[in-house]
Amino acid sequence: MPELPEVETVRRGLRPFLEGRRIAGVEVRRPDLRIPFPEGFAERLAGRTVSGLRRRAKYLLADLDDGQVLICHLGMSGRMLVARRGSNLVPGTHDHVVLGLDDGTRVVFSDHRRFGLMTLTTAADEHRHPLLARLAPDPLDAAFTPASLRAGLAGRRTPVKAALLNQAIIGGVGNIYACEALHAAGISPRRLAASIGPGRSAALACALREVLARAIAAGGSSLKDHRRATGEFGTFQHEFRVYGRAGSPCPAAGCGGVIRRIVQSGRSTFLCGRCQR
DNA sequence: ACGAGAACCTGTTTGC
DNA sequence: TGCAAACAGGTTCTCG
Repeated sequence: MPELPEVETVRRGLRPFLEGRRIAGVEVRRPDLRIPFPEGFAERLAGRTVSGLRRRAKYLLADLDDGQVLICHLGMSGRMLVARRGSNLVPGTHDHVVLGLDDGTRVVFSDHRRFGLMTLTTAADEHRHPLLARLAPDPLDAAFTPASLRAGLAGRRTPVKAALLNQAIIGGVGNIYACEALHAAGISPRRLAASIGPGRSAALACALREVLARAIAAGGSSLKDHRRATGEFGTFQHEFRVYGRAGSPCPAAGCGGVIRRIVQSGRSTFLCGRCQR
């Protein structure tokens, strides 16, 4: 499901329910997701208080009062749902982890494709954890600049679209927002990353920040699975200019081109061959 | 070392 | 209508 805006929407929705709450009980309903749950996972969470909920790229990180950090990734289809005290929750086949909080609220991690994960690290080890160590700053991070973007793309003999999906170059960008940002910046997704000069890099950095910020403001995009923690849908899918719009006229002012779908590294790319160079 | 493609898993949509 | 293939928001492993 989720790219940066959807994960940020989940974080904002979950934060009021989780922060300051003690985890009273943990139900883990299968041995693994994308990776196995760590040894003693439920026991290590039980009794801990959540002191904060952060996001790094597409990862949700819950800081616990004993210095542990709960790492969550939603994969393609992961969701976090909140069941208020007293609600009649019967976990379904795809509800893998249920966190019972001290006020009776339950937070359910549900993921039918199981590309998501939950694991634990500590605040001291977070920067060298294998899942997090090589994550680049995301476009909303102060460390992300046109120069840092250009440095990340420099020397890469791969299409810029593929480079944007590489989390070691830029954090948080996925297939939808890569397509949307490249269109907004007027850059062909097929252009080699190494050929992005200072001008295009500045336009692309700006487009990435802008499209992600607007998507967050809209509560993310709801295609199939994504919902806010409290159940509402995000609305940014109505603002896509190229994603999923093959055959439609290019929405760029005065362009007159038609949106096409191509496949790059096995994934759909949507572009206008006329205004994206 | 880097990049393309396959693999992971389930559900839904598309096409014959 | 029915079945099979294609496709889906991500990441990681293998192979060339």
